[in-house]
Amino acid sequence: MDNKTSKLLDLRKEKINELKTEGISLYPNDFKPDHRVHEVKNIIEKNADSLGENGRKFCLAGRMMAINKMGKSSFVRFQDDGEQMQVYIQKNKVGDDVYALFKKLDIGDFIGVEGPLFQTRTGEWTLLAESFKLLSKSVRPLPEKFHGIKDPEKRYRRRYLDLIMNENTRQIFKKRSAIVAAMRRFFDENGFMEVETPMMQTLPGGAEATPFKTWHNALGMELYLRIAPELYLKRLVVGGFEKVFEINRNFRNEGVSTRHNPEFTMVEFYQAYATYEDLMDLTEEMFSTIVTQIAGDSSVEYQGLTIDFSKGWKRISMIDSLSEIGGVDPAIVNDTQALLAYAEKENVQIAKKDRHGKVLTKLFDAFVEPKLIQPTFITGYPVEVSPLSRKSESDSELTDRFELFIAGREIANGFSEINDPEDQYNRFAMQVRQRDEGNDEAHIMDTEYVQALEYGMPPTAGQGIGIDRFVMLLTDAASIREVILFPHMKKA
RNA sequence: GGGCCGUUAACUCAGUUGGCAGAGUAUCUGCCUUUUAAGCAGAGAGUCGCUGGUUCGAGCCCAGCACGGCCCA
Repeated sequence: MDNKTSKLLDLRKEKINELKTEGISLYPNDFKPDHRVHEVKNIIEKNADSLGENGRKFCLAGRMMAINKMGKSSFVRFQDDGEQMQVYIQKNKVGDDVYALFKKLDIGDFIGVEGPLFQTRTGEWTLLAESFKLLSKSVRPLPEKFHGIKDPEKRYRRRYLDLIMNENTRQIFKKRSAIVAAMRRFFDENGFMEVETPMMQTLPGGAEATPFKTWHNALGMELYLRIAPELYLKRLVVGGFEKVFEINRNFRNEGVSTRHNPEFTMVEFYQAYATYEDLMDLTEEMFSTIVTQIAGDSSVEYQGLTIDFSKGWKRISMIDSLSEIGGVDPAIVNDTQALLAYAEKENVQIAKKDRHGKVLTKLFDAFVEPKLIQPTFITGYPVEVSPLSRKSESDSELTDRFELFIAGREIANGFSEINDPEDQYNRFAMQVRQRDEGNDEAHIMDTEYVQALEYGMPPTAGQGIGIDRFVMLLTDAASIREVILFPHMKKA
């Protein structure tokens, strides 16, 4: 459909050929605007005295978004960096030839104009064109000006049209950029160093997920797109970089949904001599700082919920949350058989091989997670679902780990790291057994990583935060696709 | 993987009981020198997602497929 020749396209191509025949340059590159539209608007707001038909002149450029032709004069609304402004073109001002050229142009074309500003009858500040130039010709017609482009499929596949037509889309991605910048600033101010670790790994580790496979021709070997940077970042801590962070893509070979894109952005960070409790404090500080910078307030509206990011978030253990929030009888949370019976009664799918900790986790996912609207740290994750987390001193079945939940979804995961190489080896071995039992997402044995730990890693805590989900919260986006410029789509 | 919904002009959308394919915007022609989704007069514009089937006749009914959206797993 996109490539079939429509009548509209044919007409445009005819007009383009006419312009070419007349010797008009369709794609010149010699025009330098001296202001952007938003700068002109600032001047209008602060310094309107200097403006007027005999006042300051401006040289501006942009894409024509609407044209009102009125015989010998015309109004053109053009757009530059998302800001719109109007220009008035009069035949007797720009000359017959230029006006004739203008009449052949289309909505969507880029133009350059120069002249003073004046106010129309309704008071709108408008540039009065003394010169007018085509800067770049569009061949395809833009979507209609009033309704814009709405079809989500078209918006994602041709995001550029979405960005041209929908100011809200522009704002989401400007905000995303500001959020990531604020996060970098926060880490920088707190003494963290940004690093980059391999996206292609020989062993995909650091998370429980199915990887994408790829192949290196020259080396003749399989590689995996990383599911997490974790094991490399901790090697850096072994190497003496004691506060590191990485903001980059992870790839997980799983379903696509409003909350999952196969490639997504995470920040992971590690701090030597810190515990998971220190990281909870740091996370509260970071989120409340960023949210205040971005939203101008410590709370935001998300899908009809008011989420308050100011510090002092609830911290509760998974076991306590099951009874206190999930409504599970506290008498049965330590009794695997009773939990299994409860799960069956409540239609929670439990696999035969699942042990106590896994059962707890599944019940938590079903009954507690959806209720965690305000930022909440859940602590005390079972050892068997936490192959990289340090065992708790008080209970060897639990780990010094937390997950952060906001608006009923997981946003972050952090823990005190295992730095005992023997413990880490045994945990990997436990994962390998799970894998043998059919859990394809269980962690694989990584002896090179264990070797790194054998050289000694300081006591360390680390954390990962899903950037896309965090951005969703701050942009009130219902789907992860609204915050990823080019979300994954099937081949059209 | 399952359920529901959608796919018609460049865009946004109508399309009745199965009976000639529609509107607004955009486009084209003419008029118009302060418009504001400008206005007036006229015109052109379609592989109704794809493939089959039912029928005298299918955008509409049936089956399969593709892509997308929402929900569930």
